[in-house]
Amino acid sequence: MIVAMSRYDRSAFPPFAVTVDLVVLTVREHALCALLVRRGEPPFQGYWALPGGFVRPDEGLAEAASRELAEETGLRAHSTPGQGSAGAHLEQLATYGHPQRDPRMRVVSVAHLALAPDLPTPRPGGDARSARWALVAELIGQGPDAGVPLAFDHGGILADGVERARSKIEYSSLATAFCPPEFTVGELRQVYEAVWGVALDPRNFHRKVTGTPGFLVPSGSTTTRQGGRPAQLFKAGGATVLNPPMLRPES
Amino acid sequence: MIVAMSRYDRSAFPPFAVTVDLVVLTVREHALCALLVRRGEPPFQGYWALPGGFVRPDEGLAEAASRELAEETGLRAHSTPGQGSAGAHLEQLATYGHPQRDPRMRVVSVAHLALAPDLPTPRPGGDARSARWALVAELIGQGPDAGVPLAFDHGGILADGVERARSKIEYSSLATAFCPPEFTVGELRQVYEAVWGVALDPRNFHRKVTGTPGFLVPSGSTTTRQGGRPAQLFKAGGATVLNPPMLRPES
DNA sequence: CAAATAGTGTCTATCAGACATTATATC
DNA sequence: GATATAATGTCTGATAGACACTATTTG
Repeated sequence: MIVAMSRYDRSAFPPFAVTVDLVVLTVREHALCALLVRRGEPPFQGYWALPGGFVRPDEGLAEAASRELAEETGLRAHSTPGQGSAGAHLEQLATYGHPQRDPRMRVVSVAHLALAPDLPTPRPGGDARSARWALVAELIGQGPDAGVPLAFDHGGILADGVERARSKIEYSSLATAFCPPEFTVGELRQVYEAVWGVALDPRNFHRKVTGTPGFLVPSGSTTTRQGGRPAQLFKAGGATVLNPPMLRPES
Repeated sequence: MIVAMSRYDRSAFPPFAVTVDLVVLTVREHALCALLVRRGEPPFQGYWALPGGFVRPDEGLAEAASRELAEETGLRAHSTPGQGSAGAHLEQLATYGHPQRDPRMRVVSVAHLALAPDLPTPRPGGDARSARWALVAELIGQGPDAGVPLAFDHGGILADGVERARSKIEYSSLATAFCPPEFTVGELRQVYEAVWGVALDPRNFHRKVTGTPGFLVPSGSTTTRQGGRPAQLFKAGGATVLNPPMLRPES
């Protein structure tokens, strides 16, 4: 307990390093993708890893995550789903602190989940390291080729982040965080289909999503960028929790 | 990023202290209660606080939380809802790391949520400090008397834990963690009513809860400890997610 | 024209909520 | 008997899912 601090010499504690790691998800070409960076140094040299870094002495956890996200992607983070023009949703995911998760020292990592619209270019960060969008389906043990494992415990962190995203778009309007500021119902449906990995009935989806109060707000204009009949454009409404929720099939 | 470590001298980082804090909830006399301990030293001397303590150099986060829970309550923790005879459900809640949340030094606290059945005695832990079960309704800003604020940022942590519990019993079988190993449908209903702070229809609740597959398993015996007609006793079933979920009224 | 997507309508099985009724204990 | 709680049944409105149909674009 904290009150027992006097029993310990403060400096007797070996220092814990505290980092933030980011699970950055986006939807590219009908598939859920995660941002990975390649490690240039040991340990796990040459492995792909989640972007992340140390928390600085004077910054909070969300602040550190937001800074890392901007360094890696150029995105500005916001915690409310809505019309950030080039913004991404950012929320804390979970904290990982197994004593041996980093062979160098005791590192406690506060993982965060970021949801972003498709980015024009997966530009590498300030460093000259390489970065890429990886297919989530190939990283999680879904496909036949489970792919190369990630560095540290990042594979498990990624899995937790994907599961969080999959469940949270059910009962919140978070799926709009994957969309550009204005989007069609069809584009929003493709987000759900990519994240859940299922096919949804376009007609029932349209009825459901336009009937949920506060989810979508018509922008007034239309587009034919998907082909076919012109589709109405929407912006994210103010609602954060969906009532009734979107239901994942066969759950 | 972690790969940038070589840019920093490891010892140049001021040490982060890492603690676990516990939101321990139970239902006593039809009311949701939280375990609090009184601080005997500055800062916040005399304030009530959440139980917690430092993470030791060789233990993981869940391990530290489990150890603290045992020290404070004597309960053994398990992460799966079910028939632990004197066990409590324990899960990670969130991590709090505002730079000034502890005036002494930089402390990052990994908060955990514990759900326990009503304990025979709210015995103080190994220390001689005083501990008590406090009414959640008086701690959260629900009643007219919002009560004395808690130490540090523990008021916010408690609120987050309560909200997690309230939402999680909707779609999981976690409410059984508040019950003894064998319980009646009426006792389980009182758990929902206490956590949500609403009245539920006993007949619809009975139909709903007994119709959800895997939620409850009849133990074969009955009891009259609630008075009236003998009630069937149940144990928690193997299901962890409820389908369909229990719905909180007017949500 | 065909083909694609957008949007609306209809039908049905299921379910949540309201509420009546019967069963079995204690006082 | 009165009263409490347990357990089952009935009715109704809402809705998820299946699927027919129309609308409007491009090729």
